[in-house]
Amino acid sequence: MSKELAKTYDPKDIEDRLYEKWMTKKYFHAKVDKTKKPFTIVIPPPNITGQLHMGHALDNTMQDILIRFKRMQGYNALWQPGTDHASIATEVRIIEKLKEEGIKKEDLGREGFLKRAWEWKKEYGGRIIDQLKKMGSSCDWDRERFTMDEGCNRAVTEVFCKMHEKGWIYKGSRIINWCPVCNTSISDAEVEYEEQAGRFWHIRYPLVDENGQPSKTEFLEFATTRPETMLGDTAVAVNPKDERYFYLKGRQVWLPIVNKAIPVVEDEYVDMEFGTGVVKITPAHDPNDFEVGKRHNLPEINIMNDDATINANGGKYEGLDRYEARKQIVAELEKEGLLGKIEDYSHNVGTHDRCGTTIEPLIKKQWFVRMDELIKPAVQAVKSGEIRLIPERMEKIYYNWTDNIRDWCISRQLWWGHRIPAYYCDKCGETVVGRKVPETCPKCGETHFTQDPDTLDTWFSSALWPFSTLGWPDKTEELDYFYPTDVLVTGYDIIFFWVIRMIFSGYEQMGEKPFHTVLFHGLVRDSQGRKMSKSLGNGIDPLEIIDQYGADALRLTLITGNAPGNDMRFYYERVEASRNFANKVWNASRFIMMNMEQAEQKTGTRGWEVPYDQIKEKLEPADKWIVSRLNTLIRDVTDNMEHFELGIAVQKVYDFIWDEFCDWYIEMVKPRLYSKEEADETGKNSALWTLKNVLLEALKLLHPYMPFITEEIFCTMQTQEESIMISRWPEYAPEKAFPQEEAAIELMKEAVRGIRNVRTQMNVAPSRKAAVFVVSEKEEIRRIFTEGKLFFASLAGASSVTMQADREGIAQDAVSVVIPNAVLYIPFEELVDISQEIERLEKEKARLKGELARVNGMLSNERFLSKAPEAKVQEERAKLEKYTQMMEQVEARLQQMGR
RNA sequence: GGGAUCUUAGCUCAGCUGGGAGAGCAUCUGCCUUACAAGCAGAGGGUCAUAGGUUCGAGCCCUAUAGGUCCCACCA
Repeated sequence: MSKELAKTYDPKDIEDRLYEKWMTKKYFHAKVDKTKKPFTIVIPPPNITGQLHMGHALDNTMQDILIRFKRMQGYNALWQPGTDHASIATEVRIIEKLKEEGIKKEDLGREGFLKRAWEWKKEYGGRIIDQLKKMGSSCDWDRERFTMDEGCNRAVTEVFCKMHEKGWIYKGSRIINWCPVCNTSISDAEVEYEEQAGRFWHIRYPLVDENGQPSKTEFLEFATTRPETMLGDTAVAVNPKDERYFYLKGRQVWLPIVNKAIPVVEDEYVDMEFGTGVVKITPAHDPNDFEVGKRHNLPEINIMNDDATINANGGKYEGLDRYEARKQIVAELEKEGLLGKIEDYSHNVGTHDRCGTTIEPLIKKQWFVRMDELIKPAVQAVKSGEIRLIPERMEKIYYNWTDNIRDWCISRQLWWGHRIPAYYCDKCGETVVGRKVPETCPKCGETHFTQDPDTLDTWFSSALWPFSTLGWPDKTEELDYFYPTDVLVTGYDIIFFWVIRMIFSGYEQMGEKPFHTVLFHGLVRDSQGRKMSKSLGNGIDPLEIIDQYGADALRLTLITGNAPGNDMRFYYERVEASRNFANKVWNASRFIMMNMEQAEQKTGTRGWEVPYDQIKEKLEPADKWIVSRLNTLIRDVTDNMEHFELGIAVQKVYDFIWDEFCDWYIEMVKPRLYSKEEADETGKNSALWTLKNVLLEALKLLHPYMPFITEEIFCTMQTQEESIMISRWPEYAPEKAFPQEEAAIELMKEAVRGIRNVRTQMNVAPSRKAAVFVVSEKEEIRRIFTEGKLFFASLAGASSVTMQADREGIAQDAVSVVIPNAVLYIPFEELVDISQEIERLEKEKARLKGELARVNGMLSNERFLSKAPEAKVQEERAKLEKYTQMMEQVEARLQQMGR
């Protein structure tokens, strides 16, 4: 490692090298160690089809920050990584690829297809992992898992069998959401409703007359958005309270095209206010109609094939696509004179969240998980606070789902995934669910079975992730030690898919919560606030950003200026600002190291390399000030991080390093470092000690956010410790608090700012130095300025600094700056515009008057004095004193100038 | 229809349990001051959406209104 640091920070030089080092040293690896407290995060497993996007980048940055923070705090920190097989997403991708080769998945057969899928996994499954490493993620890669590895498979089978034995998993014929393109059932959570422009067709069914024939005169009109489903109508319904239709009681209507009579039923479900108050009932193709059908024992006639073409029940329309059938049926109805008006109608249509295809509700035999009992502990956990959601408002979204939960359809007509452990007797068809292929049929003794062809919803295995990755169903020591995990970090968009399911699975299988805190983040949007998407082409590739600005800059950008759970916009300007900060840190470090080197060359020793208690007495007020400020920072930042306020925490570190450390402290110390006098050795050493140690401590606070640059500097600047990532997190130390020095330096900063301000206003060239007189009756104030004279002169552009008790001997037209308990005078040689000076002081007077009015207002308010906390009252009293004193000084000065 | 959330400087957003309005970028002025021009010093800019209320005190709490975003449900 070279001591010579480049003038600008180049992340490319160091990131890969450091990551390599961390891996080699096994810093990420967490072993079971009962002497240490564990801190565990399981990664939301990225899809094996995935490419790192900004969402991953944000999610993993947050996790890495927490893990690195806790690791430094001395916890045994485990970040459990892995990937998800992502059943449907992956299968779709593979089918697409096969299509390019002109192959259909059926051509390959199940075995052949799965072979391809595993090849795919091998090829692409590692890509996302490499990309996560680029981010600096400190996952325990030795423990990497996959939702379809041997252990996870066993966990899935075990859970399925256990819950089946309990009666909580069942196979049933129910109306489900069917995707005709993906050719599979999907769960309610996977349906996305989309507002679509459609039509509202008014249709008339003839009533059936006393001869059982369609009436020529009596009709019943209703409207529908899906006319083709009439082929499967088994009733029409009216509201039992609807007086208009009392006469229909017991009658039938004639279903055209199909040509048969169907009953009129009465059901509360029908809204009298809407349309004509008549609804056609198609139990096999609409969830609500399905319920109505069940209540009235209506037949369910399925009119559709799995690819959404009309089946044999559709008579002459058999084989037509649903939309083509719609067109022709409407035409036929019109010909028959049964079609009324057609309205434009905008309504919500259920689509498949993966492919956008309009969902077709169908009755199918599928596997379901009964939710009523399972969900109870999951609700209770959040209600009782055993699991905390951050931000809190996510709880409402959570309850909204749990309160309206329906059974979970878990079977998918896909090949890539966990095959359902249900076996059907080849002879009698008996269903046997078990961990292995059954040997004999319990019913008929047959020995040949066929396994259910379906696979499980991909979320079934992810629901088990917090414990399956730790070895469950085996009783491993990892499981015993690391479970329950601590924090889950994820986007609010998968609360229903994943978070809730992990929670109820944890309680059901482990008897305990999977984690105590869920930290949500929002979406990363583009600079115009749009969702980043492939179709819009507005996605920003995190890897490109890393390449251009470095991983640290990307991480800092993603974590700042954003509250938990809120969406954020991504701007290049913001990454630049982060990169600039990295550069700032880099250069400050470079400055310190250069000075250490020079000092060592000159004296042949490193006099600043001593423990705190040996240098404490020699520290100057400025040193104590920054040490004290750092001490406060440590307390605040730690506190913010404990409360998951990651953005606020790093903002404070940023401000400290840039404003206080670089812009003030380093500048204060320069005169001491540049001093040629041999006698100033002590001052130099205390400065170097402070520079080095304050920086190193600040770097530690920064490390979780910007791991690479902090490690590089840390290792270059000192040799006692081999890595910042395993160094101790700083702690607040009472012996490093210096309230008096803090106050003194703050006063001097105020003086410096005042002088700079005046100089700018008067257009004094920065190169031009001027004498400064500090006039204060208070000995204490004069002492402060005397002690800080060297740096004060430098910062205020003073050629000399003179302290005195009164303004004896100071030119009448000297420019003045009023600070608490002191007035600074700068006599310029040329004539000063006295009216301008008076104007400036009048302005200051007006400001002080305002402040005094406010403070006096508060302090003369009886109710404020009696009700406000004592500390607040004291604070205001102190302000009153300060402003009164300053006011006196301003007025005195004005008087001197003849006002 | 139910709910959540937002409305703060020209732009994007912070503002933690109520106690004198902040940051980054942009703008203006002056500086190549031997760590950094990806920088330094200074400046301008906000009736914190509107109207009420609670409080000694409201950007923050309550109510209503307007506009935006999102989630859930879904009347065929």
